[in-house]
Amino acid sequence: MSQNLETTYNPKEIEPKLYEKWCENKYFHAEVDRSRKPFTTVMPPPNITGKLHMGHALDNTMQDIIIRYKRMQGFNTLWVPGTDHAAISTEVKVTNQLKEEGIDKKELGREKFLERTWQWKEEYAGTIEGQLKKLGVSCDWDRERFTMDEGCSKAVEEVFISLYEKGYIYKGSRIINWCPVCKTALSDAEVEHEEQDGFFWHIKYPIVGTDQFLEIATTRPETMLGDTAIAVHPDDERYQDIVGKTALLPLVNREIPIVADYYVDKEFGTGAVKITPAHDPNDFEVGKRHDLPEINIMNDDATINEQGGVYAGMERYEARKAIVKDLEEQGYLVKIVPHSHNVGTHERCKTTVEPLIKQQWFVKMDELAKPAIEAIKKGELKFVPERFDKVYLHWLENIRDWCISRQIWWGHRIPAYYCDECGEIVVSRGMPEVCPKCGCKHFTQDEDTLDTWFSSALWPFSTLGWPEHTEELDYFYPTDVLVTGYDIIFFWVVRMVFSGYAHTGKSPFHTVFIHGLIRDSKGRKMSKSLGNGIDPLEIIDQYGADALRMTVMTGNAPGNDMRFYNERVEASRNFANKVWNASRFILMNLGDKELTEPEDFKLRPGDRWILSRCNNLIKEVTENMDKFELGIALAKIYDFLWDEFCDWYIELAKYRIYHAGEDEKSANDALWTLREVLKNSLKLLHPYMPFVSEEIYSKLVPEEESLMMSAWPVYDENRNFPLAENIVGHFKEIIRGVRNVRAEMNVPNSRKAKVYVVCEDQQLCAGLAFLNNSAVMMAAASEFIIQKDKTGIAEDAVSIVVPDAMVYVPLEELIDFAQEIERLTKEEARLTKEIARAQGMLNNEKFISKAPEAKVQEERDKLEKYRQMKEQVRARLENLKGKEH
RNA sequence: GGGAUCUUAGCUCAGCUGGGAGAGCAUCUGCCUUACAAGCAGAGGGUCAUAGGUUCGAGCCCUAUAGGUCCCACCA
Repeated sequence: MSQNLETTYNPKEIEPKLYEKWCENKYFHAEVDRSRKPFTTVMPPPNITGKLHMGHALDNTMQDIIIRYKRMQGFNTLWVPGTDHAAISTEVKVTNQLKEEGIDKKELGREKFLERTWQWKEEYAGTIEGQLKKLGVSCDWDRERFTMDEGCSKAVEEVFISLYEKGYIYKGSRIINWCPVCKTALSDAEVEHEEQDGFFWHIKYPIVGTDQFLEIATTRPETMLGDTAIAVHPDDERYQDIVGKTALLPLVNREIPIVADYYVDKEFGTGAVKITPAHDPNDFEVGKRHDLPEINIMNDDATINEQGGVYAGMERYEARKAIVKDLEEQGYLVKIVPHSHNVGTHERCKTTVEPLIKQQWFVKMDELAKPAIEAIKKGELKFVPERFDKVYLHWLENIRDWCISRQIWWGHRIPAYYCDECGEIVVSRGMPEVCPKCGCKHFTQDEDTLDTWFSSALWPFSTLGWPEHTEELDYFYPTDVLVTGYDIIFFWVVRMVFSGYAHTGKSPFHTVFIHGLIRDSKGRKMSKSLGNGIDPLEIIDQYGADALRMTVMTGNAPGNDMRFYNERVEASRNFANKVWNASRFILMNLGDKELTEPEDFKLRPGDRWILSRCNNLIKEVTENMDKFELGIALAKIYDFLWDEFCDWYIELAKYRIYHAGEDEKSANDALWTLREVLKNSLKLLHPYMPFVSEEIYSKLVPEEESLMMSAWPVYDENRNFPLAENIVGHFKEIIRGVRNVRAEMNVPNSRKAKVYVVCEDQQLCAGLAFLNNSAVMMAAASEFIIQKDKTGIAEDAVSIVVPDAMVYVPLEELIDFAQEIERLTKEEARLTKEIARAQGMLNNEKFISKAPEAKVQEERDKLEKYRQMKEQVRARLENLKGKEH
């Protein structure tokens, strides 16, 4: 069977088969089990608006790595998957789809529209699930949820009612962000500010009762139709005498007061500001302070309404042009100055947001935010990396009330009902029976739906059954880690935390593991409009899921963005193939052999060395993973498998395997060690590359059910072999030295040469002797001879200096003395430098007295080593120089 | 305006609590050595942005400067 493995790893055949097996065996499924410790995470639910992108691949790979790691450590792991209804985004998509079919949303009606959107949801949730499965994620599909399913909707209703009853939800008429395209209110978080080039229009307003004018500057002249005052700074000397007077609003001919307010900046513009309370958040505040009327001049689609007189019906920018033109014609326009300023846009559709006064529902935030702020300070919640604490805190400390009502259909309908008779608001579970105020029995439900983040805020507990007191909630909640991108800390993380405290009394998780964005090869954000997005499925199709997973985890520090390009995926794919082939070698040689476990002290230094290295790797990787240093852990696994295991240990083991006839026991020990180390390496690799590791493991350890359900390896004191590490360390130096000179001298591999190692250290000699036969193969030698002195070594042999030994390679032809002297002279110079460095440190009294003793000793040892090496080089040089002619 | 972050090899990036600069890709030289050419063996390549400071010792800590990126913010 093992002989049948392909020479190149073929993920396409293997991945789907394995995923199916995992699912069939319910490995991903978690049940409440009080005898085990739970480890829980909830998946940030992808929006049902479309397919998954690279960001999802990263996000879910990270979660899967953590979950698989914890599962192998014996935790009862639950990873809850699901999707988000993505209210506005989805509504826009479906609306557009309908439009293409020539259907108008309004004509279709609410009910039919929702039907259609549910169809959309079914389709896309299925697509997303399929994509996640291809990635290999080990989430519990039996517990898959949707933010608008029955349970989540129940949670939303409960939360709304509960917050309303406690006075944290209120309905009020306030200035809000309005998207004229989506025709809905937005929260502050949904508004993106972008710098735009615009103009400052300087306009003069006549002061009533004088022949003077007051000059103001505005970036939005069209809003003057709604001006109800002009404000100046109370201490501004220029305007002292006109405060209290009125100005005549040009074009409109409305008399408006001139008020004094500290909001105005004397230094900016003309120091006089037109006040439009209905269309600017600051002006709104000024208006409240001075009891100014609020004149709304716009319709929901940002056209001018009947308040705008002759401009009524015009679109806002059209009206701006017309107004500027009229102002100019009538002599009110003073000048136009280019000016760049920040404009709020709707993050979903990029439309410029219009501040409008509307009746909306709000969540009162100040009280709710407090425990979420405390959470960080008390250590109940931490961010990885820590720097995101600040981002989180800053937002919460400056939080404003959250506008939660949306004028769209797709979403959770607000459970507020209005009495048809008296208009009384009743918030209740389902339609109320009788109006508490007038006794009337007819009600109409609020037309609005809730912000999509209102339901996602409850995700960690609504998915576990809240508000019911389920076993799951009791056992799995609070969850442990939340993995997400820094771009949704405000939208989501903040709201989950305060919701967790408000409704369950606890933080919904103790750790938030933040990652960055995946950018294209040029560092640009992947986006639809740029068309630079890379489809994770195409990458999986081409290179395999393991390669994709490894790519997004390699060389990436937590919270940092990364660039994605195919060369990186190729490197990952190559690694999978490397592991595959190393395993193939081992499996081929294992055949059907029955191996016996060697007693450790009988293992050769090579075996003990790799076991020791692997043992150390287990320790380090485990520590790194516990600290969420996933990229570092992966790099260590990669280096170990490729550089130490494949390039050195397998090569070391070959002789003993190929010559099993000479020493059966040695071959057994080598094979056993190969199998043992590979086994543990596969375990460490599994969270990152679940498919290739599982596939190999199933062949390597067929008696076990599955790698993913096997136990994570544990560091073992008894597998620490410093002496073996020391011996193999020397061995590597020797082999590298020989290869190096051979390469430099262009000696072809086919030309074998003797290698003499002259070494006085008994222990080292004895250790190296075990590696003799391997050395012959690895250094293209004809013989590998270890001896105490130079007896029998040709004078013209090439010499190589290594720590504690001298290596000689006699080549048949005469060596070029000049070249050899040059090489050794260079070596001498290098050693001289090293000695100077160590000497310098040791001559420094402060170093001796202040540096840790171990460090000082380390330098002493180095100095000794280099001195000894240099001595050998010099002796050799002397010798050569004498023979040169 | 406030804050975060980055500046390390030709490119893309690692570098954990300060103790001799790393990887992948690219380049150059040899190799079809019976696990792997998606490979093997070698080699070249860096004033760690700049200037100070702390320290026995700084890529890492502190301060300032320059440039890049991002987030937040109500200067009309």
